[in-house]
Amino acid sequence: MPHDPDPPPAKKFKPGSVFFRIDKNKPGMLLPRKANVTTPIEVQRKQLPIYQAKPQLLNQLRQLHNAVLIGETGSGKTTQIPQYLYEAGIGRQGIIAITQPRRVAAISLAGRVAEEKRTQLGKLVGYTVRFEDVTSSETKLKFMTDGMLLREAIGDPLLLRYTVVVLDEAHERTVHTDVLFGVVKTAQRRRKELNKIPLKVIVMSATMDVDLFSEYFNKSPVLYLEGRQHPIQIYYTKQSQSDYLQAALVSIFQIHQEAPPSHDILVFMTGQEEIEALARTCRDIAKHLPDSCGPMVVVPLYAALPPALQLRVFLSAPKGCRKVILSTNIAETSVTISGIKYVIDTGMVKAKRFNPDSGLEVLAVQRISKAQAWQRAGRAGREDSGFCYRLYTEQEFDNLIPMTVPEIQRCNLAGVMLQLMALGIPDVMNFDFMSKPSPEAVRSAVEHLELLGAVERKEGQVVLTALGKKMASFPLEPRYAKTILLSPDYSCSEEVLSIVSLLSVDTVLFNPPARREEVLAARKKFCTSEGDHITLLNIYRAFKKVSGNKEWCRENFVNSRNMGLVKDVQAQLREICLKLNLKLVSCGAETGNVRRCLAHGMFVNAAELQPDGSYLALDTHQPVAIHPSSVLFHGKPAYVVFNELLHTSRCYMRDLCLVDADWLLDAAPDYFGRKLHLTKS
DNA sequence: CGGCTACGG
Repeated sequence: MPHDPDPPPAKKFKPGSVFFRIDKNKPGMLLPRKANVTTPIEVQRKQLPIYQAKPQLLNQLRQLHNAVLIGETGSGKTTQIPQYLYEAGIGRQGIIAITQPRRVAAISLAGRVAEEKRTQLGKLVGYTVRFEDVTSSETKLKFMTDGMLLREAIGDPLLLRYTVVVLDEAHERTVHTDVLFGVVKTAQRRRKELNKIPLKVIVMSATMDVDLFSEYFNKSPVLYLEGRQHPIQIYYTKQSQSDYLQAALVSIFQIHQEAPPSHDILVFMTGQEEIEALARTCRDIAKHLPDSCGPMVVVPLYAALPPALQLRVFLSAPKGCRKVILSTNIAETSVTISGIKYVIDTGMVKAKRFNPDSGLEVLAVQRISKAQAWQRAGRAGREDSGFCYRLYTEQEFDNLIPMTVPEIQRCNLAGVMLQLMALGIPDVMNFDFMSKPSPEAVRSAVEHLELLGAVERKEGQVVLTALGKKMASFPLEPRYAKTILLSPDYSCSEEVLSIVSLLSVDTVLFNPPARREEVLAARKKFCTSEGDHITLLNIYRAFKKVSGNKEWCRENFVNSRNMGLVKDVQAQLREICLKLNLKLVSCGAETGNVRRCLAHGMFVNAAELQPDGSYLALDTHQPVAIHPSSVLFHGKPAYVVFNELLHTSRCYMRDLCLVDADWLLDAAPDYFGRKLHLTKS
């Protein structure tokens, strides 16, 4: 049994400030009032904090073309503002769009507002997300993912169907929201120039740091709404912790011993493995505690967890039993759990970084930002006052960066640049981003697109090629789109469509660690030395052969739900292929064609075996290794292309495909000839 | 030789 030699852990903490989410000193704040869920909808609507501000809000929003709205979740801004606008006749000539970063949010908000308007979903109020369009010609209030509005913009850059665009959760700064900022700003300006119906843009944020938003949208006024956040007592460690996992463990049991059992604990950690390991340790220790302590249920939470297990975080623990949730940052925004009294914040997160020199994204454990720390703390105060234990010192907190670096500055921009060009933006290199990505990142993305043949340079300008235009019509990363467009040349478009679809969803494979041997045995019959892509293809073919039989899926550790999504994606991609008059053919057993095609589409992600048995990425010459999840993990292929690099303990290549050196040279003779010392095998 | 933040089209 693991055991803790340290002194009582609470002694290691010192109290920090009491944290209120919203600054009470700001002028124009509204006072919160308790909601009552048993009251009728009309009354509930009037009890929302925002209701008191309705006349002033409407007065302002009627006149303004741009506004920034700050309001805590619970202020009612997302459900009420669109209704207020509609009821007041603002933007009646068109549709009011409300964008969300996540599908579930778009869907559930639309449901809620339809209920409040007492109408059937899809009539006056509707939603649009990928694979689901619940709108009609009557729809005036349209909830949608920001990615969906972006795709619509490709066909209609001026967004002429819309009179108002509400960009919600803007503080999250997803890539899609950030691109949309520029798209709506451009549309707004162009519509004015062309004397079209004006476009009103409302930016909504849950955090106070909105100067950037306001500045970017023509110094638009900022309106504040009070939410229903309760005070949270913050604690910091007295000393810096070298081992945050140990510190988390100690803190969990400290709280467990002292707090009433009905008080649930939410611990923020970085990843699946770490979470599962700590869960085991906690369960072990809990078993051996004195009876005075009471039992504990430990619930892991991360995106890769099967949905049925994810739901366990919402079940309340049996009476007298404490619930401890060990979660990734999924619980920061995507999953909201009630009853959390204590948050333990390790201060760490696994997140993407981008190296513009190599054009490669890297996933690494790193410190969170202050904004993230507040977001995490806030999860303890949703129904009542709470506590947040930060496993770092106050000084360490002070040294955190204030804001999370927007995703647009942390990712490969190839897809974004392609999309902007498809939107007809004239000078993408100097696009008006709210937070500009580095010039290197932009240049790297454009070079990437040039290599793929999606863009070319004409008179100093970067322009879209015919191929690039086709590529942009796929909801895919450019290299996947390119691979699909190449596939008829290798008579394997059916196979490539399947593979790209398989790679577009979260993994279709279950890997329960406890049943490792069984998993390996079941999977063996699909594995091939050709690599992970063909292995996935084999699994998909087998899946189709049994018509998606559930029992077969269970026996083979295949996630039937995600397989269903694969079929949806494939259907969507096939539709686009048909529109582009692409020949859909199968190569049958000739899977070498598929690998050839992948080599041509993915040559930028190639690696070469070195004499010492290690691998070097061909474009950057950085050392890389085969990820243990790959079917090629125990092999030593001379050349591979891979889907992505994952920098954890080492720089791992994930999803590998065996290729010939000749194919790579064929795909990009100049590129490899100029930059690399590819030795023919 | 050994392991997979979170979203989205």
